[in-house]
Amino acid sequence: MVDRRSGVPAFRQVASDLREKITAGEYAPGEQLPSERELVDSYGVSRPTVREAVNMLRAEGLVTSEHGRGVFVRPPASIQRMSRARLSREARERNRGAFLADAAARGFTPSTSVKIRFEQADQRAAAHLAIDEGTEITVRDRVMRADGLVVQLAVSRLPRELTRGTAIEEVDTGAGGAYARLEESGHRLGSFVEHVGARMPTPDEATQLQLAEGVPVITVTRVAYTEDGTPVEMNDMVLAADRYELSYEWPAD
Amino acid sequence: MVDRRSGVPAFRQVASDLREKITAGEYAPGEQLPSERELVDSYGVSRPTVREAVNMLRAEGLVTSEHGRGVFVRPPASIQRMSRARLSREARERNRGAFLADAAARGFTPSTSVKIRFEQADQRAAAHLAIDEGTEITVRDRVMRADGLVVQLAVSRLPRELTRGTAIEEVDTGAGGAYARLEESGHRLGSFVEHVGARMPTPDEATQLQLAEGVPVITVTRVAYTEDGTPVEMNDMVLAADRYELSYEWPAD
DNA sequence: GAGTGGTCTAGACCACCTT
DNA sequence: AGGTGGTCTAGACCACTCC
Repeated sequence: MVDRRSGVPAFRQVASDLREKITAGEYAPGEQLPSERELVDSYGVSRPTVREAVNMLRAEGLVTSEHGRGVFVRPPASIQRMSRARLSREARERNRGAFLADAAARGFTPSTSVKIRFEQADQRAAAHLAIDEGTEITVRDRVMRADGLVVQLAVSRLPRELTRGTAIEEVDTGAGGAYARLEESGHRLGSFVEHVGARMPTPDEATQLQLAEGVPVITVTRVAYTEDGTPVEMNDMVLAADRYELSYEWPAD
Repeated sequence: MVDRRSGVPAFRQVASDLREKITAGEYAPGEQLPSERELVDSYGVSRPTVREAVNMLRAEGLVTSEHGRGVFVRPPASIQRMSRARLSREARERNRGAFLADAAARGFTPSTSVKIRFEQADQRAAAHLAIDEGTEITVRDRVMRADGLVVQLAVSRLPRELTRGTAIEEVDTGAGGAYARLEESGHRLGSFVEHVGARMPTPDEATQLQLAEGVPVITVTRVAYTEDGTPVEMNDMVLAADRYELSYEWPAD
């Protein structure tokens, strides 16, 4: 029952109460909550009020609702770690690319689909690649799957000048991936920079990544530089935050 | 006006339409949307339906609503970049700690409040610090502000054994921060590892960080190791995802 | 005081899942 | 068939902001 005189909105009281019961383990992961109609009775509020409370918990990522079945406490997803070691030259020598290397190491059946197109660099691409706006660039738009499930979206951009005549403009970039092709054509890589952020997904991303409500995405923009400091590739990645964790390691000095 | 025969729920049609107008710039950042009652008329739906549409956009972080004023397109927040260089030994020599160094470099007036307590290591802390569960640890619970606004929460844990008799058990750890004190007592740091993830904030975090709805938090767990590979500190940080971006750089080999 | 968003009700009907 | 969540209505009153 909610306290009508407290000044706290009824749906917040219901949400808080359910949240406490979930975090206390009273409703265990995977377990079903009482039905909305039952909650209506037990808290003495209308159904829209109960639904607003449940909506809050869904937006927080605490529960998921399944049409015709019920509302369930969301069990924590198993988290994949991605470490920077996946980009070592050594790893490239044995594999097709970073993602396939990663998946193979974990027993997934990986698959990717790639669309290649050519564009003029927009302001952001121009800034990261240190080229003029409007310069022709090669864009590789990839969807990566593990056991059929989409796990990562990635858009890679390179100055067209560097990719002409290489397998980077093909669907299959060959052993070692695009980075190996760049090095073969004389652009030996010197360093990587990754910019990591997070935000809520667009509806489109939510569909593609099959995200539950209340699950943000991690965005990673990686820029690859040659040994002389010239940027040669930028790669925008989008990952489901409930399935990925990124790890970085560096010496203290 | 919504299409009743399309099978697409009315509130989704309204949300999609508004979303398009926002991303197309028809409603510019900071600009006010039509009032809910106006939207009721223009789309021919009831007010709860309009509100559900607006709720969607709010959960996506596209708009904020202000009681008594209106609904506004959320302007992008200015993003602070945090790079791993902030942890260099050289930077420590000139400053009190990583956060103060960061803020000072940017013209903020930084302030922190610290609560120190002693606990027994839980399973997670024990795993990261390579100690037995139940071992006594020192916990430094910090709230960091820039110009009075909370921007970061951080909980640092170290084996008590390493902090006894040092300024790490004081509110003010002194010049160079806790890492400098560790090095002074003979625990020269060898490397750092950061694990980066994202999730929706707890209501508590949302309040403390003054997060708008639809803004996730970035979580960073940093573990500091000595030169012989012994973990000496773990630091759990929580940052507002609309205000921070993390940068990591490493050589190609 | 007029306009705004915030909360809440008491229903109704639909779509989906299970038995 | 019966239970579940999903959608929607037509109101009502409140709290806040601005003029």
